[in-house]
Amino acid sequence: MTSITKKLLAWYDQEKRTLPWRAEPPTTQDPYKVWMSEIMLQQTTVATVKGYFDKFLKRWPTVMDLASAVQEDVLAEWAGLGYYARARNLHKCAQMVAIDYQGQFPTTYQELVKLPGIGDYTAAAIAAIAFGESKAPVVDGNVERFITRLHRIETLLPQAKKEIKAETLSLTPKDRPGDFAQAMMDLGATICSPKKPKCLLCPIQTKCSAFANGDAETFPRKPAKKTKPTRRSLAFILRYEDQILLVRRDDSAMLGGMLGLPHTPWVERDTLPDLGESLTYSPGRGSFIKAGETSKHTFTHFHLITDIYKTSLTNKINIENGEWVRIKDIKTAGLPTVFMKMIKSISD
DNA sequence: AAGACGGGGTT
DNA sequence: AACCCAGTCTT
Repeated sequence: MTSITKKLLAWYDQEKRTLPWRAEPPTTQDPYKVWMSEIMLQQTTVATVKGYFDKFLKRWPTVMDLASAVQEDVLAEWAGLGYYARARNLHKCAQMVAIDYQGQFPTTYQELVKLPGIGDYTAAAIAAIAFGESKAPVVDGNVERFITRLHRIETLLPQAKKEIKAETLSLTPKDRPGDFAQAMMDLGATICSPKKPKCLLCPIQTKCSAFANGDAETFPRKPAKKTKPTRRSLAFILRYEDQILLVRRDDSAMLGGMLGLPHTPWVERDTLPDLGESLTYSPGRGSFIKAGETSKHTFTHFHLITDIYKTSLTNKINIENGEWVRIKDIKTAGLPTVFMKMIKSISD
Protein backbone atom coordinates (compact mmCIF):
# COMPACT_ATOMS: atom_id res chain seq x y z
CA MET A 1 0.00 0.00 0.00
CA THR A 2 1.37 3.41 -0.93
CA SER A 3 1.99 6.03 1.72
CA ILE A 4 -0.60 8.25 0.05
CA THR A 5 -3.17 5.50 0.41
CA LYS A 6 -2.31 5.05 4.09
CA LYS A 7 -2.50 8.76 4.85
CA LEU A 8 -5.83 9.10 3.07
CA LEU A 9 -7.38 6.15 4.91
CA ALA A 10 -6.06 7.44 8.23
CA TRP A 11 -7.56 10.86 7.50
CA TYR A 12 -10.86 9.22 6.52
CA ASP A 13 -10.95 7.19 9.74
CA GLN A 14 -10.63 10.22 11.98
CA GLU A 15 -13.41 12.13 10.19
CA LYS A 16 -16.94 11.87 11.48
CA ARG A 17 -19.38 10.72 8.84
CA THR A 18 -23.11 10.78 9.37
CA LEU A 19 -24.42 10.19 5.86
CA PRO A 20 -27.59 8.07 6.03
CA TRP A 21 -26.51 5.76 3.22
CA ARG A 22 -23.20 4.88 4.86
CA ALA A 23 -23.06 2.07 7.39
CA GLU A 24 -20.32 2.04 9.99
CA PRO A 25 -18.02 -0.98 9.82
CA PRO A 26 -18.34 -3.84 10.55
CA THR A 27 -21.95 -3.37 9.38
CA THR A 28 -22.28 -4.52 5.78
CA GLN A 29 -23.22 -1.82 3.29
CA ASP A 30 -26.68 -2.41 1.84
CA PRO A 31 -26.28 -2.49 -1.99
CA TYR A 32 -29.77 -1.00 -2.39
CA LYS A 33 -28.83 2.04 -0.30
CA VAL A 34 -25.45 2.41 -1.98
CA TRP A 35 -27.09 2.23 -5.41
CA MET A 36 -29.91 4.64 -4.50
CA SER A 37 -27.52 7.20 -3.04
CA GLU A 38 -25.05 6.99 -5.92
CA ILE A 39 -27.78 7.54 -8.53
CA MET A 40 -29.13 10.53 -6.60
CA LEU A 41 -25.65 11.96 -6.10
CA GLN A 42 -24.91 12.08 -9.84
CA GLN A 43 -24.27 15.80 -10.48
CA THR A 44 -26.11 16.57 -7.26
CA THR A 45 -24.87 17.76 -3.88
CA VAL A 46 -25.04 15.76 -0.65
CA ALA A 47 -27.26 18.38 1.02
CA THR A 48 -29.83 18.21 -1.78
CA VAL A 49 -29.88 14.42 -1.85
CA LYS A 50 -30.41 13.77 1.85
CA GLY A 51 -34.16 14.55 1.99
CA TYR A 52 -34.88 12.62 -1.21
CA PHE A 53 -32.92 9.59 -0.01
CA ASP A 54 -34.89 9.47 3.24
CA LYS A 55 -38.22 9.80 1.39
CA PHE A 56 -37.39 7.04 -1.08
CA LEU A 57 -36.12 4.62 1.57
CA LYS A 58 -39.18 5.17 3.72
CA ARG A 59 -41.62 4.67 0.86
CA TRP A 60 -39.74 1.83 -0.86
CA PRO A 61 -37.53 0.09 1.75
CA THR A 62 -36.26 -2.60 -0.64
CA VAL A 63 -35.49 -2.91 -4.33
CA MET A 64 -38.49 -5.26 -4.65
CA ASP A 65 -40.79 -2.55 -3.28
CA LEU A 66 -39.42 -0.04 -5.76
CA ALA A 67 -39.77 -2.52 -8.63
CA SER A 68 -43.47 -2.90 -7.76
CA ALA A 69 -44.15 0.84 -7.81
CA VAL A 70 -45.78 2.59 -10.78
CA GLN A 71 -43.51 4.95 -12.74
CA GLU A 72 -45.71 8.00 -12.11
CA ASP A 73 -45.22 7.64 -8.35
CA VAL A 74 -41.44 7.31 -8.66
CA LEU A 75 -41.26 10.39 -10.91
CA ALA A 76 -43.48 12.39 -8.54
CA GLU A 77 -41.15 11.63 -5.62
CA TRP A 78 -38.15 12.58 -7.78
CA ALA A 79 -39.69 15.94 -8.78
CA GLY A 80 -37.31 18.81 -8.09
CA LEU A 81 -34.18 16.66 -8.07
CA GLY A 82 -33.56 17.04 -11.80
CA TYR A 83 -32.11 14.84 -14.55
CA TYR A 84 -35.37 12.90 -14.72
CA ALA A 85 -33.90 10.13 -16.87
CA ARG A 86 -32.28 9.08 -13.60
CA ALA A 87 -35.71 8.40 -12.09
CA ARG A 88 -36.96 6.51 -15.13
CA ASN A 89 -33.78 4.41 -15.18
CA LEU A 90 -33.91 3.93 -11.39
CA HIS A 91 -37.32 2.35 -11.73
CA LYS A 92 -36.32 0.26 -14.74
CA CYS A 93 -33.15 -0.88 -13.00
CA ALA A 94 -35.11 -1.95 -9.91
CA GLN A 95 -37.36 -4.06 -12.11
CA MET A 96 -34.37 -5.66 -13.84
CA VAL A 97 -32.76 -6.49 -10.49
CA ALA A 98 -36.08 -7.91 -9.28
CA ILE A 99 -36.67 -10.06 -12.36
CA ASP A 100 -33.21 -10.88 -13.78
CA TYR A 101 -31.39 -11.13 -10.44
CA GLN A 102 -34.19 -12.23 -8.07
CA GLY A 103 -33.90 -8.98 -6.10
CA GLN A 104 -30.16 -9.34 -5.41
CA PHE A 105 -27.88 -6.75 -6.98
CA PRO A 106 -25.10 -8.24 -9.13
CA THR A 107 -21.73 -7.90 -7.41
CA THR A 108 -19.31 -7.16 -10.24
CA TYR A 109 -18.50 -4.01 -12.19
CA GLN A 110 -19.12 -5.82 -15.47
CA GLU A 111 -22.67 -6.83 -14.53
CA LEU A 112 -23.55 -3.57 -12.78
CA VAL A 113 -22.49 -1.35 -15.69
CA LYS A 114 -25.01 -3.07 -17.94
CA LEU A 115 -27.95 -1.90 -15.83
CA PRO A 116 -29.86 1.28 -16.83
CA GLY A 117 -28.60 4.45 -15.18
CA ILE A 118 -25.41 2.76 -13.95
CA GLY A 119 -22.41 4.01 -15.89
CA ASP A 120 -18.67 3.69 -15.42
CA TYR A 121 -18.43 5.68 -12.20
CA THR A 122 -21.53 4.29 -10.47
CA ALA A 123 -20.71 0.66 -11.33
CA ALA A 124 -17.22 1.08 -9.88
CA ALA A 125 -18.56 2.85 -6.78
CA ILE A 126 -21.18 0.20 -6.01
CA ALA A 127 -18.71 -2.62 -6.67
CA ALA A 128 -16.11 -1.05 -4.36
CA ILE A 129 -18.37 0.21 -1.56
CA ALA A 130 -20.91 -2.61 -1.40
CA PHE A 131 -18.80 -5.56 -2.59
CA GLY A 132 -15.13 -4.75 -1.95
CA GLU A 133 -14.01 -4.63 -5.60
CA SER A 134 -10.50 -3.15 -5.90
CA LYS A 135 -9.82 -3.61 -9.64
CA ALA A 136 -12.34 -1.04 -10.91
CA PRO A 137 -11.09 2.49 -10.13
CA VAL A 138 -13.75 4.84 -8.74
CA VAL A 139 -13.35 8.16 -10.56
CA ASP A 140 -15.80 11.01 -10.15
CA GLY A 141 -15.31 14.76 -10.38
CA ASN A 142 -13.68 14.88 -6.95
CA VAL A 143 -11.18 12.17 -7.82
CA GLU A 144 -10.38 13.82 -11.14
CA ARG A 145 -9.50 16.99 -9.25
CA PHE A 146 -7.50 15.21 -6.56
CA ILE A 147 -5.47 13.09 -9.00
CA THR A 148 -4.77 15.85 -11.54
CA ARG A 149 -3.47 18.04 -8.72
CA LEU A 150 -1.47 15.26 -7.11
CA HIS A 151 0.42 14.65 -10.36
CA ARG A 152 -0.07 18.03 -12.08
CA ILE A 153 -1.68 16.34 -15.07
CA GLU A 154 -1.89 19.06 -17.70
CA THR A 155 -3.88 17.06 -20.24
CA LEU A 156 -7.35 18.51 -20.75
CA LEU A 157 -10.39 16.61 -19.58
CA PRO A 158 -11.88 14.39 -20.78
CA GLN A 159 -8.70 13.18 -22.56
CA ALA A 160 -6.94 12.87 -19.20
CA LYS A 161 -9.52 10.37 -17.96
CA LYS A 162 -7.49 7.30 -18.94
CA GLU A 163 -4.40 8.48 -17.09
CA ILE A 164 -6.49 9.47 -14.05
CA LYS A 165 -8.03 6.02 -13.87
CA ALA A 166 -4.62 4.37 -14.09
CA GLU A 167 -3.25 6.51 -11.25
CA THR A 168 -6.39 5.91 -9.16
CA LEU A 169 -6.05 2.16 -9.67
CA SER A 170 -2.42 2.25 -8.54
CA LEU A 171 -3.47 3.93 -5.28
CA THR A 172 -6.51 1.73 -4.57
CA PRO A 173 -5.79 -0.84 -1.82
CA LYS A 174 -6.89 -4.48 -2.02
CA ASP A 175 -8.19 -3.99 1.49
CA ARG A 176 -10.94 -1.36 2.00
CA PRO A 177 -11.26 -0.15 -1.61
CA GLY A 178 -14.69 1.27 -0.82
CA ASP A 179 -13.44 3.31 2.11
CA PHE A 180 -10.56 4.53 -0.01
CA ALA A 181 -12.90 5.68 -2.79
CA GLN A 182 -15.00 7.55 -0.25
CA ALA A 183 -11.87 9.02 1.30
CA MET A 184 -10.83 10.50 -2.05
CA MET A 185 -14.30 11.86 -2.69
CA ASP A 186 -14.63 13.32 0.82
CA LEU A 187 -11.22 14.93 0.51
CA GLY A 188 -12.24 16.40 -2.84
CA ALA A 189 -15.49 17.72 -1.40
CA THR A 190 -14.03 19.27 1.75
CA ILE A 191 -10.31 20.02 1.30
CA CYS A 192 -9.26 19.55 -2.33
CA SER A 193 -12.12 21.81 -3.40
CA PRO A 194 -12.53 23.42 -6.86
CA LYS A 195 -11.92 26.95 -5.56
CA LYS A 196 -9.57 27.91 -2.73
CA PRO A 197 -8.44 24.39 -1.81
CA LYS A 198 -7.53 24.05 1.87
CA CYS A 199 -4.06 22.67 1.19
CA LEU A 200 -2.81 23.54 4.67
CA LEU A 201 -5.24 20.98 6.10
CA CYS A 202 -4.50 18.31 3.50
CA PRO A 203 -3.09 14.99 4.75
CA ILE A 204 -1.07 14.44 1.56
CA GLN A 205 0.13 18.01 1.12
CA THR A 206 3.79 16.94 1.05
CA LYS A 207 3.04 14.46 -1.77
CA CYS A 208 1.16 16.91 -3.98
CA SER A 209 2.95 18.26 -7.06
CA ALA A 210 0.44 21.06 -7.57
CA PHE A 211 0.82 22.25 -3.97
CA ALA A 212 4.60 22.28 -4.40
CA ASN A 213 4.09 24.32 -7.56
CA GLY A 214 1.52 26.64 -5.96
CA ASP A 215 -1.07 26.13 -8.71
CA ALA A 216 -3.47 23.53 -7.30
CA GLU A 217 -6.51 25.63 -8.10
CA THR A 218 -5.73 25.52 -11.85
CA PHE A 219 -6.39 21.76 -11.99
CA PRO A 220 -8.06 19.93 -13.54
CA ARG A 221 -7.46 21.61 -16.88
CA LYS A 222 -10.67 21.82 -18.91
CA PRO A 223 -11.75 23.33 -22.24
CA ALA A 224 -13.69 26.59 -21.97
CA LYS A 225 -17.45 26.23 -21.74
CA LYS A 226 -19.85 27.61 -24.27
CA THR A 227 -22.26 30.34 -23.23
CA LYS A 228 -25.88 29.34 -22.84
CA PRO A 229 -28.42 30.62 -25.35
CA THR A 230 -31.72 32.14 -24.20
CA ARG A 231 -35.04 30.70 -25.32
CA ARG A 232 -38.56 31.95 -24.84
CA SER A 233 -42.00 30.42 -24.53
CA LEU A 234 -45.58 30.99 -23.46
CA ALA A 235 -47.17 28.74 -20.87
CA PHE A 236 -50.88 28.37 -20.23
CA ILE A 237 -52.76 28.04 -16.98
CA LEU A 238 -56.26 26.72 -17.56
CA ARG A 239 -58.49 26.84 -14.51
CA TYR A 240 -61.77 25.12 -13.90
CA GLU A 241 -63.12 25.88 -10.42
CA ASP A 242 -60.27 25.02 -8.01
CA GLN A 243 -58.29 22.93 -10.50
CA ILE A 244 -55.47 23.47 -13.01
CA LEU A 245 -54.88 21.47 -16.19
CA LEU A 246 -51.53 19.68 -16.27
CA VAL A 247 -50.11 17.51 -19.04
CA ARG A 248 -48.06 14.31 -18.74
CA ARG A 249 -44.97 14.77 -20.95
CA ASP A 250 -43.62 12.15 -23.34
CA ASP A 251 -40.78 10.00 -21.98
CA SER A 252 -38.60 11.20 -24.87
CA ALA A 253 -39.18 14.91 -24.21
CA MET A 254 -37.14 17.09 -21.94
CA LEU A 255 -38.44 16.57 -18.37
CA GLY A 256 -39.71 13.31 -19.87
CA GLY A 257 -42.53 11.55 -18.07
CA MET A 258 -43.14 14.44 -15.72
CA LEU A 259 -46.30 16.49 -15.27
CA GLY A 260 -46.10 20.08 -16.53
CA LEU A 261 -48.04 23.06 -17.79
CA PRO A 262 -49.08 23.23 -21.44
CA HIS A 263 -46.67 25.52 -23.28
CA THR A 264 -45.35 26.56 -26.69
CA PRO A 265 -42.07 25.07 -27.92
CA TRP A 266 -38.97 26.59 -26.34
CA VAL A 267 -37.46 28.64 -29.17
CA GLU A 268 -34.74 31.19 -29.80
CA ARG A 269 -35.54 34.69 -28.68
CA ASP A 270 -36.61 36.03 -32.08
CA THR A 271 -38.72 33.16 -33.36
CA LEU A 272 -41.45 33.03 -30.72
CA PRO A 273 -44.88 33.21 -32.36
CA ASP A 274 -47.34 35.89 -31.23
CA LEU A 275 -50.07 35.09 -28.77
CA GLY A 276 -52.60 34.28 -31.47
CA GLU A 277 -50.41 31.65 -33.08
CA SER A 278 -49.18 30.45 -29.71
CA LEU A 279 -52.70 29.61 -28.62
CA THR A 280 -52.62 26.69 -31.03
CA TYR A 281 -50.40 25.07 -28.40
CA SER A 282 -53.03 25.64 -25.74
CA PRO A 283 -55.72 23.05 -25.13
CA GLY A 284 -58.29 25.82 -24.53
CA ARG A 285 -59.39 28.62 -26.80
CA GLY A 286 -60.59 30.90 -24.03
CA SER A 287 -59.81 34.54 -23.46
CA PHE A 288 -56.32 34.37 -22.03
CA ILE A 289 -54.88 37.23 -20.05
CA LYS A 290 -51.25 37.73 -19.20
CA ALA A 291 -50.62 36.70 -15.63
CA GLY A 292 -48.07 37.66 -13.04
CA GLU A 293 -44.38 38.11 -13.62
CA THR A 294 -42.37 36.67 -16.48
CA SER A 295 -40.84 33.41 -15.26
CA LYS A 296 -37.12 32.77 -15.63
CA HIS A 297 -35.34 29.46 -15.28
CA THR A 298 -31.96 28.10 -16.29
CA PHE A 299 -31.47 24.54 -17.51
CA THR A 300 -28.18 22.80 -18.17
CA HIS A 301 -27.77 24.17 -21.67
CA PHE A 302 -30.10 27.19 -22.04
CA HIS A 303 -31.91 29.97 -20.19
CA LEU A 304 -35.70 30.00 -20.48
CA ILE A 305 -37.96 33.03 -20.25
CA THR A 306 -41.67 32.28 -20.11
CA ASP A 307 -44.71 34.54 -20.21
CA ILE A 308 -47.69 33.08 -18.40
CA TYR A 309 -51.22 33.36 -19.76
CA LYS A 310 -54.27 32.20 -17.86
CA THR A 311 -57.95 31.69 -18.42
CA SER A 312 -60.88 30.33 -16.47
CA LEU A 313 -63.07 27.75 -18.15
CA THR A 314 -66.77 27.29 -17.46
CA ASN A 315 -66.72 23.67 -18.52
CA LYS A 316 -64.06 21.06 -18.03
CA ILE A 317 -62.17 19.90 -21.10
CA ASN A 318 -60.33 16.61 -21.33
CA ILE A 319 -57.29 16.19 -23.52
CA GLU A 320 -54.76 13.51 -24.31
CA ASN A 321 -52.38 13.04 -21.35
CA GLY A 322 -54.14 15.85 -19.48
CA GLU A 323 -54.79 15.74 -15.73
CA TRP A 324 -56.84 18.18 -13.69
CA VAL A 325 -55.17 18.81 -10.34
CA ARG A 326 -56.57 20.77 -7.42
CA ILE A 327 -54.55 23.86 -6.62
CA LYS A 328 -54.07 22.72 -3.05
CA ASP A 329 -52.48 19.50 -4.34
CA ILE A 330 -50.07 21.18 -6.75
CA LYS A 331 -47.17 21.06 -4.33
CA THR A 332 -47.36 17.28 -4.04
CA ALA A 333 -48.31 16.59 -7.67
CA GLY A 334 -44.66 16.13 -8.64
CA LEU A 335 -43.89 19.09 -10.88
CA PRO A 336 -40.37 19.93 -12.07
CA THR A 337 -39.02 23.13 -10.63
CA VAL A 338 -39.44 25.13 -13.84
CA PHE A 339 -43.22 24.65 -13.70
CA MET A 340 -43.44 25.23 -9.96
CA LYS A 341 -41.74 28.59 -10.56
CA MET A 342 -44.25 29.49 -13.26
CA ILE A 343 -47.23 28.68 -11.05
CA LYS A 344 -45.67 30.52 -8.15
CA SER A 345 -45.09 33.59 -10.31
CA ILE A 346 -48.81 34.18 -10.73
CA SER A 347 -49.98 35.57 -7.42
CA ASP A 348 -53.65 34.81 -7.16
C1' DA B 1 -15.86 13.17 -29.02
C1' DA B 2 -19.65 16.16 -28.27
C1' DG B 3 -24.15 17.47 -26.87
C1' DA B 4 -28.45 16.71 -24.10
C1' DC B 5 -29.99 16.44 -19.73
C1' DG B 6 -32.02 19.89 -13.80
C1' DG B 7 -31.29 22.25 -10.13
C1' DG B 8 -29.14 24.44 -6.34
C1' DG B 9 -25.12 26.21 -3.93
C1' DT B 10 -20.64 29.07 -4.26
C1' DT B 11 -17.81 32.39 -5.83
C1' DA C 1 -23.24 35.50 -14.25
C1' DA C 2 -20.12 31.68 -14.32
C1' DC C 3 -18.71 27.66 -12.23
C1' DC C 4 -19.25 23.49 -9.83
C1' DC C 5 -21.29 19.17 -8.62
C1' DA C 6 -20.49 11.36 -5.85
C1' DG C 7 -22.43 11.24 -14.49
C1' DT C 8 -25.17 8.75 -18.09
C1' DC C 9 -26.94 8.20 -22.51
C1' DT C 10 -27.28 9.13 -27.34
C1' DT C 11 -25.48 10.38 -31.61
